[in-house]
Amino acid sequence: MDGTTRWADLDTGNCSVARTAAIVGDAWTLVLLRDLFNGLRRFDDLAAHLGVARTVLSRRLAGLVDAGLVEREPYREPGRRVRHEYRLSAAGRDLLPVVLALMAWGDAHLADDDGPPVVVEHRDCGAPVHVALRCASGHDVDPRRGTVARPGPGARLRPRAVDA
Amino acid sequence: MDGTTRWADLDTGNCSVARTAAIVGDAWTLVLLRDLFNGLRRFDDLAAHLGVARTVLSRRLAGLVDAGLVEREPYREPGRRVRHEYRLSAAGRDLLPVVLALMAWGDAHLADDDGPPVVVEHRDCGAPVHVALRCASGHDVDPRRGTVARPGPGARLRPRAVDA
DNA sequence: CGGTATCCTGAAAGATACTG
DNA sequence: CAGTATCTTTCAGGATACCG
Repeated sequence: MDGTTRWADLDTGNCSVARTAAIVGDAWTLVLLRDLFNGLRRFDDLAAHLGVARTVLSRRLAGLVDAGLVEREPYREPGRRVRHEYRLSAAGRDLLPVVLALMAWGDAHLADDDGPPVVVEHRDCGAPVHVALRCASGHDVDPRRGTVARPGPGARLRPRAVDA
Repeated sequence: MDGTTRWADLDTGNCSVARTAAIVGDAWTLVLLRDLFNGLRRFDDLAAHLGVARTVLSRRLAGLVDAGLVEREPYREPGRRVRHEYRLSAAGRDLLPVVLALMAWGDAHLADDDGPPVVVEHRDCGAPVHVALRCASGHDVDPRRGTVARPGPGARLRPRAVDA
């Protein structure tokens, strides 16, 4: 903020956080994404592992397919009829930082004494992976106080604020 | 995964994603966090900016206070009576990567033609900040395919799976 | 087995009205 | 102004039943 514009006057209609939250901002959806990242693909596996009602899972998956995050693909095991599996699309895989950031926060603030139930490792070297903030100049950014938010090129004033 | 344990057999009861999602996995809560990160602190400012019913805002704030993410602090403007403002606790501020990851995904996949409404900059150098994955050995990790998830020290088998 | 349509119920969103 | 109690209504979760 530069002092001439207040956040309170900015429109929320095109906020990327709000738009993304409208799609994945739901507890069931987030754990569903977690399971899809972990390689679960079959409807019944997902339903059993999540402990969610199948109707709910059906709706969530349909929503994610509609949003382009999940692809429903037919497959056929030898001698069996066609089934479908659900796998993340490229756009869906791009949500990995969201899921890892949630996991990291839970590990840091809510974990049991015996440690985190899941660790994510670098495929190449096996070291644990964490979420970091980086700037375009290559600096590491302190998440606690290294960031400043500013209105971007798509910023709009709130309708009410225009004639305020 | 090492082939001997399947994700489907792991318990979800202590999953950090699920625990975190249970607190913040809600569209209103996520945009509320966004506004708190952007420095909004007063109840009415938040209510007006979010466009949410005040009863709902009241409940969300109370929940976040209960969860330790938000602190409700009294303050007094000169000549006025005591009011309260709501600001993120240290734990709440630790959620910045979650919000930035959501924002980044929305910017990449849902933005309007005129660009993102908000940009986040490095306080020290002004360059735009992005969310990155890094491993403990210092490597950059490709979010698309550089990660492998494994059961961690706190992993538990699902009760049903034990005698399966 | 792999889902979806339907229904029921509880919870949560929001409007209204009230209090310090 | 800064909230909260209360009420109504909508909506999401889940059980059941049903189809491919």
